[in-house]
Amino acid sequence: MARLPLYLRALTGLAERGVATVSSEELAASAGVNSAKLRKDLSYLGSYGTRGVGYEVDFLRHQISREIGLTQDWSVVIVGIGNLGHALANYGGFASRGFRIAALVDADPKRAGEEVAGLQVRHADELEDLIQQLRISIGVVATPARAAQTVCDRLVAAGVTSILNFAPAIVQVRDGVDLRKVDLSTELQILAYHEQRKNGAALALTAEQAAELAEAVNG
Amino acid sequence: MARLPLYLRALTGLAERGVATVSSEELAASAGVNSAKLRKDLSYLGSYGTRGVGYEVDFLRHQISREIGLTQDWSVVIVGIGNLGHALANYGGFASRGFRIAALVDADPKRAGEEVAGLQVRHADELEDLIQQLRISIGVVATPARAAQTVCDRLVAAGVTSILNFAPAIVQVRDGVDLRKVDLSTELQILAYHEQRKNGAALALTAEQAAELAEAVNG
DNA sequence: TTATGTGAAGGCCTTCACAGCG
DNA sequence: CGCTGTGAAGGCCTTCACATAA
Repeated sequence: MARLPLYLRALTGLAERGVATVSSEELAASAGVNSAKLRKDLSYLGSYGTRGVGYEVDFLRHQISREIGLTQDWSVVIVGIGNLGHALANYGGFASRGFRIAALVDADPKRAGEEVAGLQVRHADELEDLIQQLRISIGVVATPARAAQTVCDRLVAAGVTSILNFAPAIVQVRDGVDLRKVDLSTELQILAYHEQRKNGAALALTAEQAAELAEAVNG
Repeated sequence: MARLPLYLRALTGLAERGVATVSSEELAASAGVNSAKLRKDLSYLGSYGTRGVGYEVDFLRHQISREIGLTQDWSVVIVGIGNLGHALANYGGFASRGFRIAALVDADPKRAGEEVAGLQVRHADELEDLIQQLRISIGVVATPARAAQTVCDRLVAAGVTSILNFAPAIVQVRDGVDLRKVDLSTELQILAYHEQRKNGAALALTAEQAAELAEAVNG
């Protein structure tokens, strides 16, 4: 269930503020969802609430963590150590949530040996060995679009069954492999679509106008 | 419609390979969706196909671009020039798709003046001025979680009505403002959830095991 | 009395299957 | 004859509303 991480984060926030008990109404509000939906979601995990009272924050947190599988560590390899790969490697939110960035890999031999986020960047040739030795189960693809399919194929062949793809490419994997996609320009395009319908494109610019404004402001 | 960018990308790929005409079946395959779904989606834009033949690639590409609003440029501000902000600023996929990164803003005075991706980083105090002067309509938030709500409030107050939030925080905005969220650790958690169910956690590690392996391989 | 857990209703999106057009 | 465009069926997810338990 894709909303569990959301609830978990809301619960963590409550726990940090010392809240011990929370109602479905309150928790739903801080997660930004409907309270009935939240109750139905939680009911699939079991009856962890108390009628007339609510949910115990710490207990529920633990149950959700266990359900998601965060009571174990997962080893992750990041493939492609460009700007985005750097950002991902340095992103603090992973380690604190049960994900261990175990290896960084790049196809550029000049990058191999470079240290990023306390790890040595390895050359792409070593990908299969690293996956096996470090028992990596999750691959993060931050390569250019043209390399994405090949990288995914190699990850799958080496035994990885979960991939998070940041490359702006449509990648096919065999059944049984989970592939999630994060596409930055798609997200912006969806925003632009709504934006256009909102204000009648009042804020849309021609390329020339935009360049002029940039010149004027940025010098 | 959230799938239009996907179709657009598939069509661009076909155009680059010199394909002039494509059937719903083929296009759906390269976009990774059902062909009936694709035809229904496209039918909302108008009757742009030819029965018995298919769709003209270039023509359809233009229609979708227009529908999304990519025939105009949109000015974007990135708030928070840490690792992720850097990566976003340098990401080539934006400019080529109608998005112009017009300003970079950071709360750290030491960062102000620094040049990133050919733009000077401005101090957060200037946010409102920049939005007005550059006619910015889209804000990208790449700040730490604790700053996200304040930044979004300021963006909205200054007239921004579309926000893409990368901060791992639940942010509330008033009606009429579009807020999309990209949450890296949520994505990994969803993968972990499926991973756990797939192989009976065979690849899950305790923190100790993971550390041992890392030691052995990375030295 | 209060707030959970859950049938039932409703709405949205996907998929089927084929009429109809080129 | 082939493939689009689309009514209709089906399934999934959300929301309502209340019986039920503390």
